[in-house]
Amino acid sequence: MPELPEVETVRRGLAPVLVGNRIKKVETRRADLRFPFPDHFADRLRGQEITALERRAKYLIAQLASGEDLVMHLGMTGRFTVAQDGLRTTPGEYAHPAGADGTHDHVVFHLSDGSRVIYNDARRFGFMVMVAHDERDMHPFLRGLGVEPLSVALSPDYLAARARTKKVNLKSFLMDQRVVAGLGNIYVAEALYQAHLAPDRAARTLADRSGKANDKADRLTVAIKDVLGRAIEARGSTLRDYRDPSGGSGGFQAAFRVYNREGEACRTPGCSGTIRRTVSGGRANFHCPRCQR
DNA sequence: ACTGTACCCTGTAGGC
DNA sequence: TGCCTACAGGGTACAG
Repeated sequence: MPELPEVETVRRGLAPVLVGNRIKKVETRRADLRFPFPDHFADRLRGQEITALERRAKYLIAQLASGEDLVMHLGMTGRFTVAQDGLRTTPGEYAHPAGADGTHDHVVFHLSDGSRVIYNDARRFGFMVMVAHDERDMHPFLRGLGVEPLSVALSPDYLAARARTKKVNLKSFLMDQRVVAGLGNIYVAEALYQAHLAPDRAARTLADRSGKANDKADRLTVAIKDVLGRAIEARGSTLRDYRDPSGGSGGFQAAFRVYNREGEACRTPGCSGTIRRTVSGGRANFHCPRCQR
């Protein structure tokens, strides 16, 4: 479910609740998510003040006063809700109804101000690990990650350099977290559309013969940053239109140009194409065969 | 070293 | 209504 814009929205929603607060108690309601919880998970969290809440790629990272970091990934269906005075709200506001009654609530963080932060994850593809802050960048889950797409590190030259020797298509290239960290199926589709590039084009065509970035790399860089920026502004995308008791949902799905629009008309001015759905690597691609080349 | 496929798990939507 | 299948925003572990 959550790609970079959704995780960033969750971070912004949770930060005011967590940062400066102290963890009074942690309940784990099963032994594992995707992986077993870290050894002595609850003990290592109990009593800790949360000093910062960061995002790296699709990971949420809570810094603790103990010097450890709690690193969390939401997988496909993970989401956090905040319970205060009996009311549950979803920071990020892209929740869907399943689990609203408490099924699949796997972790409950009890905070010293009386609020609770609840992790719910129907498919349990999410996971939580702990690592010393100083060693965070060497952790197996984090060390191989590529550049943050909204940072200056994502540039046409970077894309061309990484793509130059690759045999994969552009879609797979951009989905690879070791190249660009945080893109997923939705935003790759939207960025490729905005850059007028076909998902099945060879990734290496972002570089010219001498290996330098070309105009395609330029367009793609701009498109990625623009799509992600607008999606964060819209508080991410909600595919199942649910509103939690206190908030709205993400709004970027209204701005989709290709994702989930199979058979519909292309929205590029002057283009008479129809959005097509194809499959590669077991995942759906959406693109306009007419204006994406 | 790369690339493609199977798999992890549950809920939902659509065809019959 | 029920049953069955396909599919879903994530990533990993293999085999080739």
